[in-house]
Formats: sequence, C-alpha cells, structure tokens
Amino acid sequence: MVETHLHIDQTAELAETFGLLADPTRLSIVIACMDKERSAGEIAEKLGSSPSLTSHHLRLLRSGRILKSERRGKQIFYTMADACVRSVLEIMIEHIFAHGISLSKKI
Amino acid sequence: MVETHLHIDQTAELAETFGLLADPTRLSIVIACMDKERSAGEIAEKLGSSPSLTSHHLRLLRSGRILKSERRGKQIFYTMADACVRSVLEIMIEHIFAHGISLSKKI
DNA sequence: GCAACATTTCAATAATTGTTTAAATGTTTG
DNA sequence: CAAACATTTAAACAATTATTGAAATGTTGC
Repeated sequence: MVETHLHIDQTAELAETFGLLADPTRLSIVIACMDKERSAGEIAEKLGSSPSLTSHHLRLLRSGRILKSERRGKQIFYTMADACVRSVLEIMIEHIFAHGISLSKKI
Repeated sequence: MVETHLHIDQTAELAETFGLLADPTRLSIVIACMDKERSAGEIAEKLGSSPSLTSHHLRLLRSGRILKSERRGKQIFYTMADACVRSVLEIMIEHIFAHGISLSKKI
C-alpha cells in the first residue's frame, strides 16, 4: 500500500498534469509521441490540426514536462519527457483495448 | 511495447477521464476515497468545501466511473470504482513523493 | 406524519481554457 | 543577404467548466 496524502499544492500540480492530458487534441499529440519522436509539423499533419494550434499545445506540454523538444535543422522534434506519464498512458490505453469500453455513463 | 493508436472517440473519452482528475477539488475527493470509503459529508468536511460543491463533483466522478456509491442509512458512501485509475494515481503520487517535485516550469 | 439530518439538484455567475487568424521568429540554402 | 520553410507568438473570440446559494429530495427516529 502507498501513502496517498498530498499537500494542497502537490494536489494542484498533479491536477494540472492531468489537465494537460484532458484535451483530445493534446492527448493525441502526446500519444503520437509515445512510439517515436515527431516534428511539430509531422504532428500537426497527423492530427489534421493547424501548425499554430499544435504549437500552442506543444508549448503547454513542454512547460508541463510531459514532452521535451530538440531542434535539428529547421525542425523541432518532440518526445516524451516523463517515464511516469508514459506508464500512466500505457495503463489507460491497455485498459481501453482490454475492455472495449465506455468509461462514462449517462447521468 | 504496447499498441498506442486510439480511435478519435476513444481518445476523447480518455481525455474526459483525465479531465475528471484535472480539477484540484475533484482530485482531492478521489484521493480521499483511495484508502477507505467515505461519506459525502465526510469528504466535504475533510476538503473544507461545501456539501453542494462536493456533491456536484461526486456526481461527475460517479458518472465517469471513477467512483461508485452506496447508500447506508442517511449517508452515501463513495469508493474507487476502477482499479486502473487507482494504479494511475498510485504511480503519479509515488512519483511525487520520490522526486519532490515541480512538474511545471516557467514558460 | 413531522422534525432533523444527509445529500442532491437547479439556475446564475465567475473563471478558465481552446481555437482562430495574422504576424513574427529562427534556420537553411542558393 | 534574400527566399523558402518550420515553428512560434500574440491577441481576440468562442466555448467550456467551476463555484455559489437556495430550494428540493430522500432517510431516520420520535
């Protein structure tokens, strides 16, 4: 069993991290960077969203230490920065594949 | 290695689940229910937020299948509904304890 | 059935967050 | 150094979401 009590600011920060994964566009970006590094343009094209919007989300993900970036030539490549977030995503994705599922129900 | 490609609606739904953990009040509620079941009133008191607000968040967490509820007498008790979300929280919390940490940096 | 308690629901307001468009920055190649 | 490309930044707007306070529902014990 694990100690679960957090301070308020730790809780707020953890919530913020989950918040970064809470937008479909951003989540797709992160998932796209799970298997291999990808350039900003490649990500935008893959998702079918504008370079501007993609870049905006990339900045948030970078500043939340979920992705890290590295420039090579004209392009900037993004990869996962945090093993811990990767694990979390793997768990959730595996769960989705295993259970079919809809996590939400009508209220 | 794990298959990581998701359909758009699966991605949206996963994002929604993370969204439920993305609010400090709600995250505190979930964490409070990790070690033992707790009544709505107990949760509200523990967090120092109003019964109304707490109940509002509890409804969202219930409908997102993160918590489940059971009435006993006047009270309604809440516990974690999903082992998978529990694992995710344990990983993140353990990471916070291990690393001190601030996950976000100045932009 | 009525009073006391626990929780939920509703509607209004406040606050946050995502998206768009246009302009700016940085990098390479001729 | 100018042109072409890749990415970022900024500001305005649209949309979503959290919070509050008052009223309603459900449960128990007298």
